Amino acid sequence: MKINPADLRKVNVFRDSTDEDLKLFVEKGILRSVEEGGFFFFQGDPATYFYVLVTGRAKLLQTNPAGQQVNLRIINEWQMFGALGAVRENAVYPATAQALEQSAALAIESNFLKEMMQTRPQLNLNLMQLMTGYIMEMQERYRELATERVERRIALTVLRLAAQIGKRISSEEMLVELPLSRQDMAEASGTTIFTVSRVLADWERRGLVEAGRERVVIRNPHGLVQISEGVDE
Amino acid sequence: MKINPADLRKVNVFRDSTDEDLKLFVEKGILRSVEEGGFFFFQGDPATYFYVLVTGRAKLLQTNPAGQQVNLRIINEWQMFGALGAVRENAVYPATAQALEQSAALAIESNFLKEMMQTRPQLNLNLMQLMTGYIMEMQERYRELATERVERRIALTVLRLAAQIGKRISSEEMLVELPLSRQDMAEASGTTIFTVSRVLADWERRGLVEAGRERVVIRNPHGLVQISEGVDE
DNA sequence: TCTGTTATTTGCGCCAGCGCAAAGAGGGAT
DNA sequence: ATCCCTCTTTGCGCTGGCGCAAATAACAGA
Repeated sequence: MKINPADLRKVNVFRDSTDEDLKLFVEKGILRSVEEGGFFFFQGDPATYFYVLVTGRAKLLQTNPAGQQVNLRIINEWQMFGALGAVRENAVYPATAQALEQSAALAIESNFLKEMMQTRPQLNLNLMQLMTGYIMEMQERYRELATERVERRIALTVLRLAAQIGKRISSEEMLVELPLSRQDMAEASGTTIFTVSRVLADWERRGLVEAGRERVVIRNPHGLVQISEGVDE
Repeated sequence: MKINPADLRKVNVFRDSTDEDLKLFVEKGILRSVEEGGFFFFQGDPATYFYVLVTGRAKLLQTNPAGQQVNLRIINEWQMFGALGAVRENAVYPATAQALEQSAALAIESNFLKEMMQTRPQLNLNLMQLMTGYIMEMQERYRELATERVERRIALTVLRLAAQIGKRISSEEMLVELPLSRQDMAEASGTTIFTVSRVLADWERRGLVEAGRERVVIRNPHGLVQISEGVDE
């Protein structure tokens, strides 16, 4: 498979890059294919490469000493991940990147990005915007986890995921599909698979969502927003 | 009060700046004094200025719609805070900055930093290192909150705070003092003041800490590390 | 030294959410 | 069609930690 340099411009960080620069990135890169469940890198590995997901979907997760997982982020096509190594010396990945489905990503040496940034302020700024976005999201999620009850947290998580990776099915209606297992959602909202299952079952009874195997369809986004804001108490 | 430009070099982001640049930052800045409990800025305010804490201590906190707070970070002297506005257009502060004691901070226009960064790659890199540090810390704390039980979380929080703001008392011994209230610690570890109080009382009985009013002295850091790693179960 | 204020402790009851276990359901492969 | 595997659901019991309330302690100011 060949990557068209112009496609790289879909990557937010590269949105202002010249065609020549994009070409350089593609030439420097190695395309890595990973089957469903496979890994791009593990938490603790030296962060020598950063990645751009070309096809498929992946997740960034962290594991605690006891082996429990939390999902930090879902990665979509043309999103950059594992870029910390371009900023810090001798960095290791702080999280593991696992493919949710058959995926391919362009792996580029972190040092190359670092060099490019030396002379391209806009590239710098774009990467920083990406990072500040992560900081704000993580702060928000941290606050939610610390202060909100599960149902509301799950609602917030589902809405956030819908915005990030939801696929709009049926062009007229507001149906958004999330191709995630209960397990994934539990790990993303800081609860257990059982609780997610119970909450979704309840929402389904109330007509807010359609819950299927490794899949949730949001029928009534506004209702979820209300739950997430605690309207009903 | 006058700020010596060379002092600004204690700010990590400015560690490689020239004397001339530091002078510019000081000249552009306005010194703001805030009494204990006062605010430098509020969550939601336009992020027009970034700050460098010159004296005192402050905390960054977020409030949820119901008014519950979480502490995101404690700010020490010569630390930068509120710098998101230098990166994003029309940014608002994602958190509130409140003085923990009588404090003073240099306020500098975000746009000025942004301009400076255009032509100073090293400044860029330093700011990015700061940001990646926050990302990693928040991811870690998020994971802890999602997967660890309270006692361990409190231990992790106390150890983290000790590393960030602890004052070493008595040069020979390993005593570290944390000038924080139970409330502050509860908000930093995602629990309640009651639970923090009970856990500290228990630790005190076991000789690990000395718990005083708005103050904790760590007598046995290694013991806390053991608790944080779950050795005793 | 006394008084008011604020921080902390502790007893007590309660319940949200965890987690096991077992049953059920969906999908893919043959 | 059938089997198998994995994901999901649901009943059930339990408990960690919350949160009120009241007592106590520490400090600040007069």
